[in-house]
Amino acid sequence: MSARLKSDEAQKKQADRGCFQPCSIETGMRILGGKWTGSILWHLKDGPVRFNDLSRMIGGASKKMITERLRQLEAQGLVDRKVMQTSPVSVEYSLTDFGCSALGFLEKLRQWSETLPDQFSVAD
Amino acid sequence: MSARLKSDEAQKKQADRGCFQPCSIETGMRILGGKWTGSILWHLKDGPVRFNDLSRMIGGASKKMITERLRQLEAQGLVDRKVMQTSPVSVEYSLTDFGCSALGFLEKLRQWSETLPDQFSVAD
DNA sequence: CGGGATCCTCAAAGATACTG
DNA sequence: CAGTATCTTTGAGGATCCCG
Repeated sequence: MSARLKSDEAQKKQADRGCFQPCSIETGMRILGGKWTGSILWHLKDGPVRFNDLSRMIGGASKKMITERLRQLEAQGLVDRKVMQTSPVSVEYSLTDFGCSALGFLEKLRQWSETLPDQFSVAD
Repeated sequence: MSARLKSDEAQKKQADRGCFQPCSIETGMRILGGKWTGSILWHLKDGPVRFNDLSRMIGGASKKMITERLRQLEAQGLVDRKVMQTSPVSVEYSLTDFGCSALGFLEKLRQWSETLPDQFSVAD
């Protein structure tokens, strides 16, 4: 993977768009900012996980949400989906290299969250 | 306010799911996961910024959203608000120590976002 | 300048039921 | 087991006007 510098054209486009480059933070949050997105990726960090296991790990999310986020992450290349032709079928989800590249960020988030006073985990 | 009441059944189910401790990722995202939250904090990292300057830095966000997030972050102790009695008044926002503690996470997010192919910054 | 007050929209999320 | 298919809700976010 080559280091990618922003082309002059890209910079110009951004400037044209209004000088406000949507900062990297915004871009990143658009991808990882879903309510369950981070949790899903995080629970895949130790290797492939099957759908229902994942669903159980993330207690608050409906299967529908798990599926939707998973599909999006797959389309974006962060997650790999592997169908095992057992009976009944089992499906394993795992992180791609790209997906793994987001783990550093998630680890930082986890660390930060651990320092939070209890009030935050309850309500705010 | 018509069918506002959740059925007992539904509440029970929710409670049941609540037994799964929401992982740290979820907690963190609830606080920092707003569409503009990260951007706001990030733009405060180099020192106090006045409201309208902040508003200008974050091109896509309405003043209402800036205000709302700022108020929330203030209530949560991440941001400090200082009113200068000039005329007309000017208001400076800055990060508290607690707010600064989130910068590591934001920096990781920024780094990760920089590695993204262009398609992500345009649309996805 | 730094907001507040209103009204509105729409995508994300949730509930529920069903299926190959 | 691993999802679909619908329907409903909600609330974050946006648009607009106003104010001291």
